[in-house]
Amino acid sequence: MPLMTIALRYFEEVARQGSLRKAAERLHVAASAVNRQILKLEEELGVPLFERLPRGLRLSSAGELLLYQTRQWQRDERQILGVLDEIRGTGCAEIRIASVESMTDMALPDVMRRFGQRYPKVRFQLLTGLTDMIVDRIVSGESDIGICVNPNPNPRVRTLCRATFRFGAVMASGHPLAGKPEVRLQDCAEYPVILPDRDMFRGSTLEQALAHHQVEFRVLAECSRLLSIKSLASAGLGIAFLNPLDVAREVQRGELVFRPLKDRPIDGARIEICVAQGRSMPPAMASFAELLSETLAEEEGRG
Amino acid sequence: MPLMTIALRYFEEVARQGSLRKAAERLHVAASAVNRQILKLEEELGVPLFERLPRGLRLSSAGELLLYQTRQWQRDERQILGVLDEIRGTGCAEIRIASVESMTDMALPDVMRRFGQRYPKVRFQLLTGLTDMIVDRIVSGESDIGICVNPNPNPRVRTLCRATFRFGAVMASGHPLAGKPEVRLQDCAEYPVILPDRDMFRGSTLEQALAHHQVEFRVLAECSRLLSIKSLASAGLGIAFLNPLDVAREVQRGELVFRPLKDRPIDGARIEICVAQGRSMPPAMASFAELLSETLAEEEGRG
DNA sequence: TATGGTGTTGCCTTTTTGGCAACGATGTCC
DNA sequence: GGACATCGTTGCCAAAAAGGCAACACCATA
Repeated sequence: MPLMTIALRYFEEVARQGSLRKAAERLHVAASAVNRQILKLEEELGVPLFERLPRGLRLSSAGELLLYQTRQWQRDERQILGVLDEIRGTGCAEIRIASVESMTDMALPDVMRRFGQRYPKVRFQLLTGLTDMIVDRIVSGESDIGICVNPNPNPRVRTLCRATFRFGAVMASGHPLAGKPEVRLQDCAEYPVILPDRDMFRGSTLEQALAHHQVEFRVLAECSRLLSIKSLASAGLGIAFLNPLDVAREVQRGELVFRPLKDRPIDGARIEICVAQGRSMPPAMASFAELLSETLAEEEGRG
Repeated sequence: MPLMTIALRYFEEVARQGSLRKAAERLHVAASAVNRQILKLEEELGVPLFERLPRGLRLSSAGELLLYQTRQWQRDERQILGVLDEIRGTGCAEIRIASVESMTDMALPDVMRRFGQRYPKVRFQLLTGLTDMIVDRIVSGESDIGICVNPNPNPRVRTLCRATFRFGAVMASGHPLAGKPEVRLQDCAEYPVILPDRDMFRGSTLEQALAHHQVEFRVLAECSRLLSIKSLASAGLGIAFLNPLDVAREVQRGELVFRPLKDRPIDGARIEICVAQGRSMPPAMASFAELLSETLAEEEGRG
C-alpha cells in the first residue's frame, strides 16, 4: 500500500503533531523509530527539516517546502489507489471508444447498456468521427476501441470483427417510392436526394457506387452529420442512401423506410471493430469488445 | 535520497525496459529482488501491473496508470531535491519582503546588494504597499519580512527593530525656503504643498502633526505614490513633508533639500522591521534581517 | 527544586530486502 | 527436432533496515 517512503509518512505526521512522541503514538510505533527516520531524512537531504524546541519540533522553511510536496503526494496516492480499486476485477476504469456515427445511434447504446449490467463501475468516453481520425486515435493510443467503415489496411491496427451492410434508399414513409419493396438508382433520380458532404463522401462505398452507375441526381443537400441527413429524409425532402444500421431506430418507429437497391454490383459498407496491434485488453474491455462484435454480427444477419 | 518506495523505482525501470533482467542490470540489483518487489506491489494493490509474455513483461492498463503517476512523482522529486540543494547552507531559496515605499528607494536596494555578496543564490520577492497590508501578509505567512510605518501593536507580529525619523519639509534646491537650515510649518503655508492621498495619509504621523498645529495649507496635489510626491517637489511645484529616508537619494544628488521642522512636538515616523510571531528564520533570512536592522539604525543616527 | 514534557542514543530483536543458484517455460537457430 | 538462449519465478540464506525498550540530557513550569 505505501507508495512513498515511511520516512515521508512519519515526517508528515510529525509536522502535523509538532512532536515526535505524539506522532509516534498516532503511528503506533516507538518514538525512537520516528526520530531515527527524521534524522536520516535530514541527513540525506542535507537540510534540517525541523528546528528543535524544548517543547517539540517546528518546521524549518525547508521542512515547509517538503511538507507541501508530501501532502501533494499523499493526495496523489489516495487518488490513484482509488482508481486502482475500481479497476480491481474489471481491469480498467474507462473504455475509450472512437466510432463512426452509424453505430452511435442504435447499436452502441444497446451494447453499453447490456455491458453496464455486468460492469456497472466502468465509465465510457465516446468520441464520434470519421474513419481516418478513428484509426489515428487507435494507433496513438488515445482511444481503446475503434469502430470504422472501410478502413485501409494498417499493420498497427488489429481488426476484431467486420461486417458488411449493403446500402439502400432511405425515405420518409409517405414517399412515392416507399411502396416498392426494392428500388433502382434510376428510380431515385426522379426525386431530390440528400448526400453526405465531401469529407464523409470521399472514398466511401457510396461514392464508388454512384460513380459506377452514372446516374444524374438532383442534390437537395450535402450534410456533414448523419443526424442531419436523417432529419431531412424524415421531413420528406428527399431520398438518402444509407445502410440499415444508420436508420434502425427510425425504421423501427416507422418514420423512415429502408429499401434495398436492385442495382448490381454495389459494395456494402464494411464496418470493422479494431484495436491497437500488440496491446492486450483488460478483462472488462475484452468483454465489451466481444459484446460489440456479437451485436454487429447479429445486425449483419438481420440486414 | 529516495522519497518514493523502492518498489516504485523498480517498477518504473521494469516498465521502461520491458524486462525484469534488463531492469535489474540497470538498477545494479539481482533480478529476483526486482521480481519480488513487483510481485509484492501487485499483491498489495490487488491489480496486475504487467502481463507476462514469453519475451518479457508488458504493462497492463493499471500499470500504465501507475507508471504515469510514478513518472510525475519522479519529476516532483527531482524538482524538490533541486530546491533543497539550493537551500543547503542558506536555509532558504527566497526572501519575500513586504515594505512601505520609504525603504524601497535607497535603503532596501543597498541592503540587498550587500546581502547578495554573501548569499548570491537567494532570490527576492519585493512587494510594496501600505502598513496594514504588510502586517496582514506577515501574519498570513505570504511574506517573510515586513517593513512598515507606525503599525498597531499585534501579538502575532514580532518586531525586530524600530527607528523613528522626524518629518521635515522637502523642496527643490531652488525653493525660497531652501536657504534656511530649519523651517516652521507656518513658513510653509505661504507656498503650495504636496500631500499623500487619503489612504497614505489616514492615521499617519503627518496627519496628527498637521491636525495639531492647525495650519491652513494650499494643497497643490494629493498623491498615492511616494515617487509622484518627490517628482512634483523636484519640479519646484511645492513643499512636501517626508522623512529623511524618503529622499536620501535625491538629497544626495542635490535635487531636493531636507529641512527639519522647528515646530514641537511632532512625532516622527516609526519604521519597524517585523516578522511573524512564533516563526523562526533560516540563517540567510536572519542574516538579511540583521543587515536591514543595522542599516536602519545607521540611517536613524545620521538623520 | 521537583516534575513532566521533550528529543536523543545504545543495545537488541524483528522485519525487510538482496544475492545466488536452480527450475520450468517459451521462442530461436542450426 | 534438438540444442540453446532468454524469460520470470522460487528456495535458501546473508545483509541491511526498521522497530522496541530503557536510559539519558535538556528545558519549562509549578
